[in-house]
This record gives sequence, structure tokens and C-alpha cells, in this order.
Amino acid sequence: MTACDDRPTDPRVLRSRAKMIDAATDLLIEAGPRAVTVDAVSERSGVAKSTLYRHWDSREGLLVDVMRANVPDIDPAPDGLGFEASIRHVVTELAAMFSSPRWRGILPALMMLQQHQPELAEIAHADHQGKRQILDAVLQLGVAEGRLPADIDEELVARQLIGPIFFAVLTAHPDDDAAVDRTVEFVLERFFASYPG
Amino acid sequence: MTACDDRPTDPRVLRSRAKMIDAATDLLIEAGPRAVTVDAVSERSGVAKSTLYRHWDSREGLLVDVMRANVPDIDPAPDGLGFEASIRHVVTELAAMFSSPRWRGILPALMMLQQHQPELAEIAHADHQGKRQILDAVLQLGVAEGRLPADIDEELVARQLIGPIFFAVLTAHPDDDAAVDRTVEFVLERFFASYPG
DNA sequence: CGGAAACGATACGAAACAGTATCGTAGCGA
DNA sequence: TCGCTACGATACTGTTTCGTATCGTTTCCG
Repeated sequence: MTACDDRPTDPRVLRSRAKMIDAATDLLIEAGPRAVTVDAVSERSGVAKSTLYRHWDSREGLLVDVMRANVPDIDPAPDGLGFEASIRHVVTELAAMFSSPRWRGILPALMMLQQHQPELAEIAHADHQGKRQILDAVLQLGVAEGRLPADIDEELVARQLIGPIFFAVLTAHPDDDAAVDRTVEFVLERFFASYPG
Repeated sequence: MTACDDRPTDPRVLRSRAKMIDAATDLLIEAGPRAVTVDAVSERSGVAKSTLYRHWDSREGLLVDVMRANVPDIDPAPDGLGFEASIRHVVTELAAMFSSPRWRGILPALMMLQQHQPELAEIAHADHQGKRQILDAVLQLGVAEGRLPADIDEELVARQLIGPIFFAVLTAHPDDDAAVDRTVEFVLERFFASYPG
């Protein structure tokens, strides 16, 4: 008997929960958080409203789990790849994450809602930290290889690498996917130019 | 008799309009766009609901004008300042804009709402273009001074300069104002390092 | 197979919200 | 001062939305 095994294993629970989160996610992407109403989620998912309230005690709670379920993961850089290839890998991975239509549709809502909902702010912050950890590992690899100064400020470098891509995604027209690719190339080019090997 | 002088000059119109936009702005900043309801704006502003519908034909229209009224202006770089001082000026100005509590409270809402409201997307785009024009002028000054290559891609450089600041504002904790300042310094430092004079 | 738990369907209440309508009042400008 | 226009107050309709309650049915799991 394992401790803390309070995860639901009943397939009925998992099924209905997944259906509702999927429906809510679709609504969120299609028409924004305003469209994620209890009735709309119930209708779209085919799950009864009463069931929804058996899983969450309010609409807010559902929205929190919708965000949690959609925060994307990225692959950390494989071991033994070397600094330059590793950082290329991570930045490219991050750019792909930001460019994915799914996350593009959700991220702005998360950025806004987190302002007035501490629970969502935590999710956003945890996501941020998770990605930072992966990037920091690569930067430390750069230090170990003597390519980066030992006293490098990882936070500032992270902003320098991710900021332009983040900015491009939130401002560029949705059809202009090439913009992000160009930005990635430019960012990396300038990064290596300023920390020459 | 000037043509196209259809701007309302009646002080009553200007007064009530300003009151409503102010109230709506406060609500938007305090609790997000969901809180900007017709009744709430009416109550908070002290202006009757019927008057609100004399000015706008829907809640959406009001929200559009709220955004329009709050898009911040920045000072363009003064003439004769030279390239390096000019770009410092513009980037600092942009950072101050992003850091202002007012715009910090509104920008995320604009970023989100623009996804499903073309009118707001236009406002965001026009704002972006306006700032870009100011920055581009400074970059062209750099080209004229021989500090930047003539074939410089202004869009990419703009993202490089603004992206990290934008990112810092939307992710950093609201109380950490110093983070933006550090980012500005770092961005400029690296910019001048990679385009040495 | 049989009990327990989850689900579906639906109805319901209360409040919020958008938008309309009416009418008397107040303020502006000519 | 006088007419026109904007405004305030308020009531009202219809819809949306949240959240609760009930009860018969299905589904899982031991």
C-alpha cells in the first residue's frame, strides 16, 4: 500500500475529466477564456454539468486545471552534445513551443489571467522556472567548456535569448511563422558573436 | 470652416465620456476585462447606463476605446543627440512605458483580447508600428554615422532590443522593478558590444 | 455477480448582464 | 433667454451564467 496514492484510477473519472479539459481547451483557444463557461464545456464535451461540479467546485478551478494540463514540456538537451549544439537545441525547442498553435492560443490568456489569479500566476511561474532550469544547465555547460564567463548572469542571458522570440510570437501576425525562425537564427548568431569560441 | 470638424465639442459629452473611460480603465486594471461590465462602469463612473449607450453601441465598443485611450506615447529621440545617446534614450523610454503600472495592467489584456477582436489587433499593431518608426529612425541614424551596417534588419534588431524587456515585464514579479532596469542595461551593453563604434 | 461509486439528464433558483425604452431635468450655445 | 441636446433615473425584457438538487442509470471493481 503506497502512501499518498490518492490519484483517481477509476477510468470513468479519467475519461470524463479528459473530455471536459479537452473541450474547455478548445473553447479557450477558439474564443478566449470568456467562452469557457460551465454550460459550454458541458455541451461541447458531452459530459453532464453535474459531473463537472463533481470534479471541480467552480469554473475557476476548471480553468486552472486547463492551464495546468496544457503547459508544454520541452526536451532537455541530450547529454554529450557540447555547448553550442546544446544551446541551439534548447532555443529551437523553446521557439517551437512558443510557435505551436496550441500554446499560442493559450499563452496570452495565461499571461492575462495570472494578473488577478494567484493560482495561475504560480503555474506560469513554475513553467518559467522549469524552462529556465533546462537553459541554465546548458549555460553552465558553456561555463565548464570555457565558452562563457563563470560569473554569467543566467537570468539576463535567458531573457536575451527568449525575450525576442516571446515578443515575436505575441506581436507578429499569426500567419507569419517564418518570423520566429528568423528571430531564432538572429538571436543565436548574435549570441555566439558576443561570446566567441 | 474646416472640413471634417465632426469632433464633439460639447463639454457634457467630453466630460461623461472621460468619466466612463476612466472608470472602465480602473476596472480593467483592477480585475481584468471580465469586470468591465456596462453596469459596473456606469456605477463606478457615476454616469447613467443610458448615457453609456448614447456613446457606444455595445460593451465591445467601449472596451476598444478604453484601449485606444490608454495606449502610451513615448518621446522620440531629440535631434542632434547622436546615435548612442539616442538609442539609449529610446530603449529607456520604452522600458519606462512597459514598466508603468498603468500599462502593465492593461497590456496583458490587450495581448489577449487582440486574438479574437480584430479591432483591438489593429490598435496593438498600430501601437507597435508607431514605436518601431521611432526606433527605426534611430537605427538609421546609426547607419548614417557608420555605426551600423547599411543592410541592417531593423525588425530583428527591434525584437532584440525590446523583446527581453517585454518578456521581463510579463514574467517578472510585479514588485521587481529593478529587473527591468537590469535588463535594459544588459541589452544595451550587448548591443554596443556587437556593433562596436 | 452485487454493492458502491460515478454518471446523465434535467430542472431549478438566483444573480449578473446586455441592451432598450421612457420621461423629466439640466446644461450648453446661439 | 430660449431651444436643442445631452444627461439622469429608472424600470423592464430577455438571455446567460453559476451553482445546487434530485433521481434513475450505467459502469467499474472486488
